[in-house]
Amino acid sequence: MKIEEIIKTTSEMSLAKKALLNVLFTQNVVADKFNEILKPHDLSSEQFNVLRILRGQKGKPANMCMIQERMIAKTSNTTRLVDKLLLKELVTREVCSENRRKMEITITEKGQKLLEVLDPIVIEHEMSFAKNLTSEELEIFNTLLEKFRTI
Amino acid sequence: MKIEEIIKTTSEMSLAKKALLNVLFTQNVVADKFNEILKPHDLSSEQFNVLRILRGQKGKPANMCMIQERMIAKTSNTTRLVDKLLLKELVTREVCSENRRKMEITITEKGQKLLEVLDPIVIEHEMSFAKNLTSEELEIFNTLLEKFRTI
DNA sequence: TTACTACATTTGTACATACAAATTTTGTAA
DNA sequence: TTACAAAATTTGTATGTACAAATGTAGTAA
Repeated sequence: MKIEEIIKTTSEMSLAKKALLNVLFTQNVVADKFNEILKPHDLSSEQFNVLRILRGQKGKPANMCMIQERMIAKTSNTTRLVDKLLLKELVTREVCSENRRKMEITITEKGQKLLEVLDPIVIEHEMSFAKNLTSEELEIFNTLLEKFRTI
Repeated sequence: MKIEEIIKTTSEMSLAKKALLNVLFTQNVVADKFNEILKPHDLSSEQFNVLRILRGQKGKPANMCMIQERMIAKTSNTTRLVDKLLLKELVTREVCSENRRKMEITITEKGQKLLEVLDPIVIEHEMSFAKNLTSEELEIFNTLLEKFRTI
């Protein structure tokens, strides 16, 4: 469905405006579907994101700065995100012994297990969108998205 | 900056995963910049969106259903959004005389004036992203975004 | 040591979002 | 007319987000 139909506009839009709206709307579709997938597992997408960052540490603990830096939405509140994960026992939090300002966050066995369950579901989610494009188109798509956001 | 650098991953990602992350991240950049633009005018992007929908009605009032339907993020709470606009006297709200379940929302003169101030700023915002792409690339970009989100 | 600055994180507060339940009004079938 | 289901919107509640201010820690210069 074209973006013009979606927002039910009557007037003609510039290519620039269409592109911008298309980016916003497409992200919305993707994010909505992802939240739907995570919902039965009682996880928000940002919580999932943090868990995956922690797994990427391969055993090494991460501190709050590091987590914040690697998140897609940089502005969300990492403390309260980690609080929620702690409540579900998906991560541990300890004061760093070398620098007591820092916190050491580690994914637990339970967190690892949850990610393992989600792995195939996430791949399926990724594929469900990518399958509409050929590899060549995906390459172009990635390049264009990168160009578009670079100011 | 490539998406791999942004999320600082070590492992190789599929094209599908890259595309999905690129969409999320690009939207984030666009939305952040837009919020920045609107902030001095004390308007959230969804509030702006509603105002623009109302202007598109060209005098005819819109009801809540209609507004909800045309918003990018379908799930936000239209009642409370309109409440905020009412407080700022950018819209009016009246019970529809023909169907008293419905509300008639109209943009005020003040709301129109605000949009007129924002119009050139919004166009500049759109252009600041689109200028990195040629018209041909923008056409392709729009097509690929549309294909990508269609499940 | 004391004072000062920077760093890392947390907390407060206002606002936004998600979603279910409640409210009010309308149309319609018995 | 009464009862009932559907439609349109609002409200309640939990959670998430934005951002400034506060807290606690470290390093350093006088």
